[in-house]
Amino acid sequence: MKTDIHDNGVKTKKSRRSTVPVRARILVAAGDLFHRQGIRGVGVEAIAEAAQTNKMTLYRHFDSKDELITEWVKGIIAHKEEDWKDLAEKHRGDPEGQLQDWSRRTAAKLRAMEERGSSLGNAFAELPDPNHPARRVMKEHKLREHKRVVRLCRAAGFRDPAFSANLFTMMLEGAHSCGQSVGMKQIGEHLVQVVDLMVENARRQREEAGAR
Amino acid sequence: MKTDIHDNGVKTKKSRRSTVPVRARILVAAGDLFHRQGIRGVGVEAIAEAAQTNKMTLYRHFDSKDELITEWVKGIIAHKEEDWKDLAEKHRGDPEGQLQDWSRRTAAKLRAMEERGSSLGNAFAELPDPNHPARRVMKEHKLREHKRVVRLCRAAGFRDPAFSANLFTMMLEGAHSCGQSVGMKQIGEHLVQVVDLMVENARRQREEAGAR
DNA sequence: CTCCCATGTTACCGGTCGGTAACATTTAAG
DNA sequence: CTTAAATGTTACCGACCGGTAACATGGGAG
Repeated sequence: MKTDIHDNGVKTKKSRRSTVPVRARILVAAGDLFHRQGIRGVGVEAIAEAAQTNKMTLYRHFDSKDELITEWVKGIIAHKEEDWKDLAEKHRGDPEGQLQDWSRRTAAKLRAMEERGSSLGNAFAELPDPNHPARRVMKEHKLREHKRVVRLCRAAGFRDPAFSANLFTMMLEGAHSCGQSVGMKQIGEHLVQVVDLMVENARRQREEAGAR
Repeated sequence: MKTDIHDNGVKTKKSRRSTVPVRARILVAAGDLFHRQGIRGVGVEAIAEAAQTNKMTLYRHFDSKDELITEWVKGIIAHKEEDWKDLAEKHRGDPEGQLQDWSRRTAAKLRAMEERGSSLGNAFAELPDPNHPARRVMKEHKLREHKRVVRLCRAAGFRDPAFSANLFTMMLEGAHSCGQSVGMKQIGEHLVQVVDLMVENARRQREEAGAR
């Protein structure tokens, strides 16, 4: 249960019109619109309105639209990395379980997500400039995440951790992409199946090697 | 050898400034800019300049920017589906070979593509409107392509064609996505490895079933 | 109550974008 | 050469966008 939004400023901060502070409202409104209409497809005014405020207030909290984008991206990333930590605590010392559970959580999200793919994936497409701060942050996160997966695959005793990790990451990324383009149901289920297969395979190989 | 561009109008058509007709020049210029800077990130004027012409001429060949986008997308799709046909002819009656060769061709393209993912994938992210003609065309194509893969998997005698096809498509899609986000080398190679593994696995199962 | 500070309001700016009108220029065909 | 069609040139339009200035409002803390 993560309630990092409300009561962040203990009680000295803003709480005028809504119970949730402006900055947070702007971020969720922006996120919603960015995700549904695309980053470049939504203007700051529309974001302010959706957040039940106005452009001026928005610009008092964010220097520019680019910074707003970046902060939004950072929020998503922070949330995801927190999920990874929760996962690590829940399945402490069980890398296979972590990989499997992550695939299941992803499948659950996929089921809820219609037509539009991953926010980060779309953001990559919409921010081609390699120097855009949001893109840098996203790239760093993707690298960290992939390293984490490699580590998990190694800890799980996979024969070729780099290969398995690439497969894992490729499938996760591909599942989101397919959700938007091909629009397949069952993706989530099949994703889970594959990861389970990978784990079973590794386990069987380990047992055979142990029995030999 | 596909030379559907030059000499299209036999000789009655345009060949004023360049040997390649204007419309085609506009399409390749647009494609290049769309791919590198994003569809929404490039204006029609820039496209016209890159095509060594001007905005007016562009609008004499395309009713709107949206139509230009759609025609560009159609071109990519036509090219891809032609590739599939070539593949089918080259490996007639050999569905496994088709799947494997396609993964190898994809790997080759991935090696050349840096930072920026698949044009169609990015277009999906940049055109969220489900009624946009380009998006409709893309979606139809993706569905056709996936059906084709299902057919190939069935013909290859895979135990669960729907599952294998989803896996195949997911990996292809994911490979492009990863190329942009994680930026992994080896993706192509690992993609090829997985597909080869799938084929080998199916073959072994078939032999075991035959020997039983 | 009073003062302060975050927010709301309005109007505005420069720039860019998609798209068009009107006219000049080139080019190939007859 | 004449002519007609395709292309080039310039200027322009309205709409929107990101961003800012100036001022009004309102509520909470002392």
